[in-house]
Amino acid sequence: MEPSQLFKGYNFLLVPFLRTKLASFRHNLYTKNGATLYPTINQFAKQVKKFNSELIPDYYDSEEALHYTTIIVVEDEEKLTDMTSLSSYLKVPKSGFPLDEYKVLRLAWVTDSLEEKKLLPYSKYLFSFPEQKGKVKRERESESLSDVKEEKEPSKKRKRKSVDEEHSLIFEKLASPPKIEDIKKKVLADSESLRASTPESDEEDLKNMSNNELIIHYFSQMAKERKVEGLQFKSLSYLRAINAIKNAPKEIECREDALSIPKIGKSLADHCVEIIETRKFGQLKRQQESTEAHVMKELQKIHGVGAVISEKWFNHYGVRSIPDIFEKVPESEFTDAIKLGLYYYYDWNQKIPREEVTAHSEFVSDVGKKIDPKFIVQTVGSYRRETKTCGDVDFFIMKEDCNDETKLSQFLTTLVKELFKSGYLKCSLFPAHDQLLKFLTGGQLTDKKFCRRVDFLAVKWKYRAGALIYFTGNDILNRYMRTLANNKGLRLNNEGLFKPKRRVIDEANKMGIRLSKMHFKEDDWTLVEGEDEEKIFNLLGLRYLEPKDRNIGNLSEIGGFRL
DNA sequence: AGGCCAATACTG
DNA sequence: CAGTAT
DNA sequence: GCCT
Repeated sequence: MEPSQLFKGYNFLLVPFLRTKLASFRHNLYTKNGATLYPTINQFAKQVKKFNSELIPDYYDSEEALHYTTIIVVEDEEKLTDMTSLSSYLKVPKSGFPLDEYKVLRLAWVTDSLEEKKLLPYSKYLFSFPEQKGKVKRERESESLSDVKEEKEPSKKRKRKSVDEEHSLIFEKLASPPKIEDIKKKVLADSESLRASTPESDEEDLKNMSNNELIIHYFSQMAKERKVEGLQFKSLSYLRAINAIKNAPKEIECREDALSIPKIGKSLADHCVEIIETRKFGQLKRQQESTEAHVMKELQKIHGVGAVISEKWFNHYGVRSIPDIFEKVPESEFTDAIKLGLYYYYDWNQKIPREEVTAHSEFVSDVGKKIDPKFIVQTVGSYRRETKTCGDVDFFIMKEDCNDETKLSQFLTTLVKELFKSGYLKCSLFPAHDQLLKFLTGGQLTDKKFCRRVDFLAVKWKYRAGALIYFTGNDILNRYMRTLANNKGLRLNNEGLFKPKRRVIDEANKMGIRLSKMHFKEDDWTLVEGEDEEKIFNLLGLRYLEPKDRNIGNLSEIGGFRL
């Protein structure tokens, strides 16, 4: 195995420190992968004192770093019966040593990590002393040296949860949703105010609209209706028609005019005629007035509830309002995300004033600076597009020249932890993982009324532009740019712009399929550009768009380019 | 008949 | 895998 | 719902 430096910066306290041939072989392997081994506390402490700075990654304060990267590895589990035996193997000095502040892991953590070529979460490998009372006997109790190699139950189910216990405690708290009773109470209290502030359109100036304007007006509403129904491609057709009408040379006066416009077929042409002649759109009105559409729209405002679930709740359980949910839908239908979506139903459906997002940014980036000023915390999303209000707050985390996922993830982990401790973070929409690069949460400033949706994303330096484009949006621009890339035989994703390698082109040809249909495998594609937004735009044949110019409503607003 | 305004992550 | 999210 |  080549030295991966997987354990760089890690200190292993080995108990007992075996000196068999096999053990020496393993020790050698660990060292080659960057770990530093210690048989006793004495040597460890001495070394720590001497090389303090080197042992500590720069993104942690010293104590934390030590606790995170120093682990006690149990080499022979049968020799360890209790804390006393552990201390004696490590020759804990009379002055004492806070052994319990370090994780005690089974040897399997090291071997599994090596095998998977990544640092696995500690949680699955925590060693516990055999309970004298035989009370909490864990299934994988006495695992001795001979069998560390085979069976990998944890590696199958691995990938969960994070690192050190304090963190997992925090994350556990963050991730556990409120109790149904509390959700219900808050929703019922909030539902009044939300209903009160439901704005509706002013039907009066419809008369002053030209034919085309009126058609666009109705079609865009219809697009929304179809989308709520889960008919995303019908919805798409309306949007495309709108785009085509905007580019049409003249007013639509009759059916033929309409049919002459691309993207308008028989059905939409009929709608046009109706709208021109009656100034109304019956199908839209019926749709909008149906309770089903109304209820489905309300339900889909719950984070975690989309077209399918809302339809089920409406038809199968007969839900007709938000409070209805608690009466009719069995609790088993609520995922943790939905519970949070319900709890924060009111909060999360409020627009966030730009000034408040600024305040969030300052708060979070201050906390980040205290952890390590070299990390950049940038606010992206609609805020970067300079919109007056935002739906959520998106934070981007990176560090100059840093492409090390572990470092990024450790920074993000610390950041999240601090933000939680400060009371800012209220919840998370999924549990934290070992490599925490993305985190979706709710955050609230102490002087503000609402909890907001807050997202964190840590990105490698070399992919920052690709990621930045993606998370700056808007979504329409993203999809447009990706289509553009596909049409050029390229591929745009959240890392950057890629071109296919020779053999992928050949393979696609052989199979007679389009390149864009080829499954994306890192090895098959070469990164063309991931660091410079402008270059990505230009490579796609677009002029660079300032973030504020990326609030496009449809494709026609991108100057001078058409598919 | 089947793609289209994408590509990818996470839950259950 | 389907559903929802980004 | 349009287009190929």
